[in-house]
Amino acid sequence: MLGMSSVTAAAAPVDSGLVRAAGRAVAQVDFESAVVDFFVEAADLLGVPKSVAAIYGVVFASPVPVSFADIAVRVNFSKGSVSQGLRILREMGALKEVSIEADRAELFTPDLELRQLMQRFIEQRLQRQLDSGRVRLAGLKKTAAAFPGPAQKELLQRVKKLQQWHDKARALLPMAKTFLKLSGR
Amino acid sequence: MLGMSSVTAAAAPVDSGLVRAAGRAVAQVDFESAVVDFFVEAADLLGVPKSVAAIYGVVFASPVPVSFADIAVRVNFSKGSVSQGLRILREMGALKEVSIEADRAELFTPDLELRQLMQRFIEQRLQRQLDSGRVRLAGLKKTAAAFPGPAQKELLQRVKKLQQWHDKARALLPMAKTFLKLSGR
DNA sequence: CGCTGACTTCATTTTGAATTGAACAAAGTC
DNA sequence: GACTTTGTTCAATTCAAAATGAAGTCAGCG
Repeated sequence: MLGMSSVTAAAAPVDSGLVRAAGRAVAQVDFESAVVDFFVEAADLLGVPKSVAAIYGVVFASPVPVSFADIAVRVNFSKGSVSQGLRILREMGALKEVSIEADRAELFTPDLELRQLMQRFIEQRLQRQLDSGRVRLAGLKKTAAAFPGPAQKELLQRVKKLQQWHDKARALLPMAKTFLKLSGR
Repeated sequence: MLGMSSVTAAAAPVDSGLVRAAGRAVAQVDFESAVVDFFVEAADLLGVPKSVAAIYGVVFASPVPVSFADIAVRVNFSKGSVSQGLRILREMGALKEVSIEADRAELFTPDLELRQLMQRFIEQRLQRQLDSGRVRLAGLKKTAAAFPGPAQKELLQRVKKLQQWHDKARALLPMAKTFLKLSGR
């Protein structure tokens, strides 16, 4: 329980103890661990709980579709967490469900159309934030304008600056979207 | 204590109860509240604790430099939190310290060179993340290559896709930096 | 229809990050 | 040099988000 800051220590192996081996080949477990670590590390930035990232990692790391039970065993989470995590991932469109005929259990495989995932991420997390910020900034400007005395000018100035940056960020998003679209696949 | 999700409810006033009035003009308190709310809402995305965002909000909203004590009163945090928050903000270069001669107390004012703040944000939070991810991905590829059987091909494929997106994101950062630099001020 | 297996839901618990506050500097003041 | 004022540090606490697990739902089976 060394308080390892995941940001400062660049690329130090995390091994959150998340991936349980269970009579599987070493190579497979190793690979899974590494993939899970990769996604878990990105979780915070992407705005998903680490457990969800771990589940996605397990699915992503398996060459064959995995079942609910597989996941629960491998990440060693409770059924409840797995269910919850899978719901989030389905809502994000991060998984494909593969119905194997002769079996009742649903199987999961990563949706490798990462482009959509990226797009959703941008729209949900960034666009939303910026839009809400825009409304707030408009309000801010009004409030500043109601400010008495000579300080008003300074405050309006500050708000304006904020707005300029906000606008820049907003202008950047469509560019990013376009850029990421290019040379797709 | 209505569990208001700050994400879903676009631009609903948050009023975290953070800003305490204290015989100040209504306009001033109103403005401060709005500014604090603005920064607090952005806190998560920017990767700072909300308390820190609130402190910055108070400093930003004040037309005159504010003291340590001012801040503590207005956000109603403990001295410890204010001290901690100010340290973070100083490290980020978000504040300027104004030493008023005849008084012992240090005063704070926002550093309005937001450009540097943005740049630091990009470098610290995004660049770091991406760099660490790059290292991890390289490892991943190796591990995948050690994978036995016909599944190897599929896994290498997946890792490659991941890498492509990662590279795109990395390519985007310098562009963003440049873009944000343009038409500065 | 009663059972079983495969999830889902949600009230409770856990955990880890944010926050407090009391003890500790440091820098004047008288 | 005792005292006050201003701020820092860090162990202990609080609190909200995440995780659990027991009870519930639903679909197929015999």
